[in-house]
This record gives sequence, C-alpha cells and structure tokens, in this order.
Amino acid sequence: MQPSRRVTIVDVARHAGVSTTAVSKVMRNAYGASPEMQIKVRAAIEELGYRPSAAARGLRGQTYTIGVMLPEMRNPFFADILDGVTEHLGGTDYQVLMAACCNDEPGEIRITEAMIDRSMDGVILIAPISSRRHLQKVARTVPTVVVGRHGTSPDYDTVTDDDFAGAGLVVDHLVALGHRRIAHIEHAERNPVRLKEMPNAQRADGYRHAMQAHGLGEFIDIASTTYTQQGGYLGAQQLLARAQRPTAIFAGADIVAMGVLDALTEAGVSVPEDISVAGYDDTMFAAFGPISLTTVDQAGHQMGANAARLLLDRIAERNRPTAQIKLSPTLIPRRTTAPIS
Amino acid sequence: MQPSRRVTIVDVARHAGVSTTAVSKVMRNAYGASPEMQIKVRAAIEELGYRPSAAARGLRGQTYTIGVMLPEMRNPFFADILDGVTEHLGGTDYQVLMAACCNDEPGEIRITEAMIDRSMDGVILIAPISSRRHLQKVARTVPTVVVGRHGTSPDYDTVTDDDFAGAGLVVDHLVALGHRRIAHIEHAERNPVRLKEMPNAQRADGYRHAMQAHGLGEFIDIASTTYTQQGGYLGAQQLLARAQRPTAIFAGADIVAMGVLDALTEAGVSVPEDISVAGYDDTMFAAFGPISLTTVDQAGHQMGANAARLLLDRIAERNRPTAQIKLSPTLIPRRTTAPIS
DNA sequence: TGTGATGTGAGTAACGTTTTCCACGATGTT
DNA sequence: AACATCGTGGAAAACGTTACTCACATCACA
Repeated sequence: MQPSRRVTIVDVARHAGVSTTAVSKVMRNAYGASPEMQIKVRAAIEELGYRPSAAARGLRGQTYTIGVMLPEMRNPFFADILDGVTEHLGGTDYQVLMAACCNDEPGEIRITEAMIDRSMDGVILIAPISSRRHLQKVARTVPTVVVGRHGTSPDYDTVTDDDFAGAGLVVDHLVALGHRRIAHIEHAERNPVRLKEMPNAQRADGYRHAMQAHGLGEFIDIASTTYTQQGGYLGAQQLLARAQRPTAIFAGADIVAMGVLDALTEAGVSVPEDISVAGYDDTMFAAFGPISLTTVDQAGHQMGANAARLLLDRIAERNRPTAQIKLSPTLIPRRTTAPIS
Repeated sequence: MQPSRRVTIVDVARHAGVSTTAVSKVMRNAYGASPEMQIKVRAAIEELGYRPSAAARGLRGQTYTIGVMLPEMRNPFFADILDGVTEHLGGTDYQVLMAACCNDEPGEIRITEAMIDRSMDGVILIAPISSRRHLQKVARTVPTVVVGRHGTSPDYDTVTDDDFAGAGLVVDHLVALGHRRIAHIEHAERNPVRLKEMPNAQRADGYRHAMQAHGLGEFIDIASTTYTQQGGYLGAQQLLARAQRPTAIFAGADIVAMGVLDALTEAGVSVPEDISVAGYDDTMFAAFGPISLTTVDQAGHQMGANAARLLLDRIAERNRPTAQIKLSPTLIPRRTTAPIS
C-alpha cells in the first residue's frame, strides 16, 4: 500500500529473462526482435503493468507527445480542429497535449518554449500571431505545422482555409439575394507581414475583390475593429451611423456577428428584414435555433486531420520539402440573411 | 546554422566557472547559493540562452508541469475554470498542459495514465466520469484535485459548485414568477456511486427538494435524457406530450436548454410567453442577445483558482488532509423566463 | 585554543530509457 | 571449404538533470 517503486524496463527484462534492449525494442516495435521474444516480453509487460517513463524516453529518443497551441479555448472552431487532430492520431502511440494561449506574442513564446523544453516530438500551432521569425525558430527546433495562417516557409508545413474564397462566397450569396450595400467588419491589422498572412486580412481582401468583381466597388464599406463580440458591437454602430446604411453586414467571424446582432437589436433594426448579417467560422452557436446565423464552414475537422498527417510525415522525414494545404470553405445559409425587401 | 547541440547545464557551469550543482540550485531557487553565485550563474544562463530539459528534470525531480483533463472543449464553462487555473499559476514556474477527453472511462484512463507517464507534478481532473476506484488510483500516484464532482476522498481534494443549491435558485426564481408546473430535464444516471457524486444528479435532487419545499411535490416532472443539445430536444418533446404541459422547463445545462428552445420553436410554442426556460452553467452563448437565457453562474474562474491553489498546497505537502471546497452559484435572470400569463 | 554551528560549494551516483556497438550462430554463395 | 550475409540478442555508454554526501572555510563561544 505504500508508494511502491515504479516498474521499470529492468524489472520487465528480469521477469522475462531477457535484456533491457530486447524490451526496449518490443516497446518501440523496432527491428530485431523475434516473434517468440515479442510474446515473452509482452507477457511480462502485461503481468507487471509496466508503463514506460516519458521523461526517460525523452532524454534519448521520442516522448510520443504532440503539442497543440490554441489562441483561445472559447471559439469552438478550434475544438473542431482538435477533433481532427486527435482522431488522426488515435491509432498511433502519440498523445496530444494542448496549451491555450493568451493571444499575445510573449504568451505564445512562453508556450512554444515550454513545449520544446518538454522535448515534444512535434507541435501544431493554431492561428499563431507571433512574428514569422519566431515561428521559423520553433520550426527549426521541432517539427512544426502551422494551421490557419497563410504564407509559406521552408521550415514548417501549413494548413489553411481559403479565406479569400470564403469571403467571396458570402458576397456572392448576398449579391444573389439582391444586396448591393454590403459592408464588412474586419480585424484591424497594421503589421505588414501579418497583413499578408493572417486569415482576417485575407477575408477583407476577398471581400474587396468580390465586391469589385460584381461591379460594386463604390459600395465597399469597411469598419475596422477587432474579432470580438465587442468589436462587432462597435463596428455595427459605426456602420449604422453612415449616411447610407448598409443592407447587409458581413462580419469577419461568428463572434463578431454576435456583437452585430446585439447592436442591431439595440437600435431597433430587425434581422434579416432590415439588415442581413453573415459571419464566418460556423461555430457551434451559429446553428442554435434562436441565432441561426448564415456563416462559412471552414472544415475545421479536416484541417486538423491534415495537420496531424503532415506532422507525422515531417517527424518521419525531417528534411522533406514543406507542403501547403489549402481547404475550400462552404457557405452555410441560415436565417440571418434574406432577399432585400 | 546546422542543428546545433543543445545548451546543457554543464555548458552553463563551465561558462560561469562553477559546478553543475550550483547552476541547478540557482535554477530551482534552492537553498545554498550566495548572491554573487546567483548573479554569476544567471549571467551565464542569459548569455548562453540555457533552458533546462524537462525530460531530464523529470527523471530526478519535478517537471514543473500541471496536467488538466477536460471532458470536452466546447463547453465554455471549462474555459472559465482553466482561466482561473492559469491565472493562479501565472506567477509560478509551472506550465499547464491540457488534454481533452472523449467523455468515456477508457478515454479518461488513457489520459490520466499519459499524464502520469509524463511525470507531471500534479493533475486537475475536471468533471471526471471515471469510477471512484480509478480516481483514487490516480490520486495515490500523483497529487490530484478533482473539480465538479461531489463526494470526498482521503486521497484527493475537491472543488465543486453547490449544484443542489443552484437548482434551488432556479426553482425559487420560477416559483416567484408564479410558475407551479415546473419540469426538469436531467442526465440519466444509473451507477449508484455517480448518482451521488455527479453534478447532474445533485441538480435533479435539488430540483426535487426545492419543489417539495414550495409544496409543489405533485408537480415534480422529470424527463430523463442526456446533457446534450439532442437530449434537450428529446426531453422537451416528451414534456410537451404530457396531458398537462409544464409552464416552465428547467434544463440541467445550458446546452440542454438550446435543444429545448429548438423543440419549442418547432412546436410553435413561444418563449417565454407560453413556456419559460432556464439552463445551468452560464456558458458564453447564454448571454448572446438572441438567446438571452436565464441560467446559473457557477463561478468557474474561482473554481479553477481554488483548484490550482489546493494542488500547489498538496504538491508542497503530500500528506496533508484533503480539503473540499464548495462554491455558491448565483442565478442570472435573463429573457427566457417571465411571469406566468 | 579547541569545539560546534553554519554557510557555501563541489563531486558523484542515481533516474529509466534508447542507441550504438559487438558477438554468435545459422544460412547462403562462390 | 572459405567467406560473406543475415537475424537475433546482449553489454554498456550515453542523455541532462537533481539529490546526496562531504569538504572546507568562517565565525561564535566557552
């Protein structure tokens, strides 16, 4: 009943009457163990309830641990990605551990370093906001896949949604419903590199491009705030104050659309009769009956599965050229968008 | 530019002209290092960019890692708890790593074992559904705090919400609004131990008790499904089929209330005019304008902070008697509940 | 001038794996 | 018959840190 000493590989080896090398080989399915040896060793492992120490393993070889960094936990879209990752890794020996971040660069640096310190075999960074320099540094130390950030690198693989096209889907949808004054709420971004690489910037670009393509360049109207509920609230207030109010608002993220709905309700504007509203992400709550938000599905599950696959490939072959996977989003029309009246 | 060898404690020691013991002491703020030594060593650490290997540390001492097990990622209530944990641990050297679970016992076993294998210094288990036996086993191996599960143990500390009282708050609120036919949707539970320990069971008990206390015993009406959106949908359908429809539905969780709203909308019942609806958890979406769900706030942030505190205490002193912390919930009235018409 | 404390620092043996050899016998090839 | 090849298994050296033990000053006190 006392805190009994941990069962080690030495105990297993002795119990099976073989060397520790043999046990190690069996544990790792490594080459050089005969079938009889495998059976003998596995039996001993079973009987003793042996579990290898990740710490000791990490000192020499792998830790069979994959780290996933999330910018936050409240956006269910990230849960979709994670599901894809864990599902793909389900059959393997790898264990996924996550760390949620504070959405700032120092926090991201702290977390990535913590993962490196813990000798993780690979990391998946979801929508990181760190400088490109930092990402490269991480990727040169540990196999890395970056999800939800555009731009290519020789050091890490990427998986992204085609945000440019996704924004186009929304504009197309609204134009087909007869809207012309279609406004957009974006996440303000100054940094020139991020301006190219972050999804929010791509969405804004896609919006502009689609508006031009429909000959609606003169109606382009962007409120620049943040991707938060508060940002949506403020953005909608700005747009309502325009001389010519928009008939449709394309919020860059579902959570932004929630703020928009709050502001519109407060202003006595009804949705979708007076103004149509669309979001982006297809987060869980977008589907709830009372909300029923038109939005864009990013196929988070597939993004996660692809990220996991790329990471395993890279762990297996460190110097493989990097890959960029871009997935196509789909429009999910619901009840917050309607034909113009 | 080549994968340069990692900087170790030996490099730091040589660079500072001291022993590795000294460096180790400084890293851990351990006793026995003079101020001059501290300065000298810290300078060397800085210059060389040294970071200790958690794997090597784990082999002898601590890993400075705390594991948090979550039953799922989509319930934002868990994010609140996590915020509390990370905030409390912010100033320390500990790093929090999470693992999301599949909400079944094999999955929980896999995750807890993975955390033990990785020599984590402590674990926080949030709303675990595993057998008590397994929890005890984990707690005897590694310092453990269990959050959101009632029942005491000599091996682990607990932090819970007073679910019994919380359910009472909801019933009180509805009774004050004039309701008498107040129905409840619970998460079905057979296992006798869990029946006592799980929050859902406590909520159902609290509901029954409060109804009795108000002299409404005859109106007690429970639909037994699951704590999911689907469960709420089915539960509401059952309740609508009663000879005497309830005038208020208390769903055991916010996500259940979402399903209830779907079913009511589908049946042409308006909320709160025809039927009032209340949830539990005060999840993020409950506050969204179009939903505006009356619910109960569990003070997740405080739960997390308390759990972290207890865990640090237990890590410091392993054989301290265990503590049970119970936090009081508060009712958040919103627009889905109204006086009976 | 001894005699303990006390404070500071170093040497060294773990910790539990994996990896790199090497040895040995069996098998195939000239 | 000589020689290479292959399959199997073991011995022992890492890996980077911490815990334990001990040595050596310094200082206070009788």
